[in-house]
Amino acid sequence: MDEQPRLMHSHTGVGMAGHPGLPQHMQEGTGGTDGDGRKQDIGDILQQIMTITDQSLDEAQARKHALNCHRMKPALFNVLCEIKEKTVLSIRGAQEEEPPDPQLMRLDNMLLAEGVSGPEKGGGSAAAAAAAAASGGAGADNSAEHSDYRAKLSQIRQIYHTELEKYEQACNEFTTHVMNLLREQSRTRPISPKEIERMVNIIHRKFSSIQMQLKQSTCEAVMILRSRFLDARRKRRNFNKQATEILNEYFYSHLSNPYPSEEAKEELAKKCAITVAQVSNWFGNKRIRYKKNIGKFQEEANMYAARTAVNAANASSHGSQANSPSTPNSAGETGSPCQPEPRAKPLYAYCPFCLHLS
DNA sequence: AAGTATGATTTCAG
DNA sequence: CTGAAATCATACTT
Repeated sequence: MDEQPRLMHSHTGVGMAGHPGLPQHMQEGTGGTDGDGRKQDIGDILQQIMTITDQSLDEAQARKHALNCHRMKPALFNVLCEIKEKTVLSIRGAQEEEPPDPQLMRLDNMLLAEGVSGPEKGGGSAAAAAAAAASGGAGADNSAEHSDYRAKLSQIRQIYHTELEKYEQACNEFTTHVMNLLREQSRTRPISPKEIERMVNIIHRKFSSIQMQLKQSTCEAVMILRSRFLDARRKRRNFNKQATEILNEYFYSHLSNPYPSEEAKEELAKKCAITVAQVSNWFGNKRIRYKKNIGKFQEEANMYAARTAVNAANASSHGSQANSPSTPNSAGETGSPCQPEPRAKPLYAYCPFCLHLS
């Protein structure tokens, strides 16, 4: 590694000394040794190589041709090969073996999971289904939004793919260009296939870092889209009046133990056309909010109590037993609150009706 | 527009 | 895992 500068320096040094005028070995062939003349020659060629980029294209082309035909060219080429051999050997130690970038893998996985980078359609079905399940099973009304979501997603996918293709094409073009350039140059200076390969690798890495940015921003876009369309909170709909009434009826008729069993939840869910999870949410919210401000709910409580009382009366007079879903250990506390009924999990230490009604 | 209601999510404890 | 409590984000009301 530290050899190269020295070599270059000495060459340029010789070149500088020998540059002015035409090949001097022609003129002073008798004076100096033959080695001197050869040095002159090599220096001359090197100098020409060094300055070739400063010249106009035509001039450079002509000069290049002249160089290639120069009688000393093979010798120079050999020398360069030797130097190369040394330096390449020293470089070889620092070869890359490219561990797969975890960040890139993460992005790839996500794009695949979201159906952006995977196979055409249906790729996102898993994610879509999960989202549908998460946002509540009553899917009749969100199908429109879903198609909207899918349209936007496929738009993103299309942009992603065209961009990706563009990058790929640019990368290939650039790679072949560089390879041609190197092959062309390999006539003048020694370039091993391995070096070309390495150069190609470098180019690919550069381009893949650009691709990574593309993937990153695509991921961001998908996330935004997701949160905009699929986040249930963003498209919250109140349950319909009937569902709320059913839930409230159950809640207030089981006020001392408003914890519907799994079966009761399922039944309620079916009746209200919502998911069991939504029933659980509703009861969770209801319990905490009721407890927080019982006074505020008093009117509602009275109303439902009266209603269920009427219902019960009707039911008994008709001899029918079709009632609201039952809970194992808390049935029939509707009419008379304050019954000291043993409860599995007493939430309220007192009966709200007794404390707040009168 | 501001305030309230409400369904969903998050965090935490048992 | 379930439920309490806090919080978020939207829907609805005034």
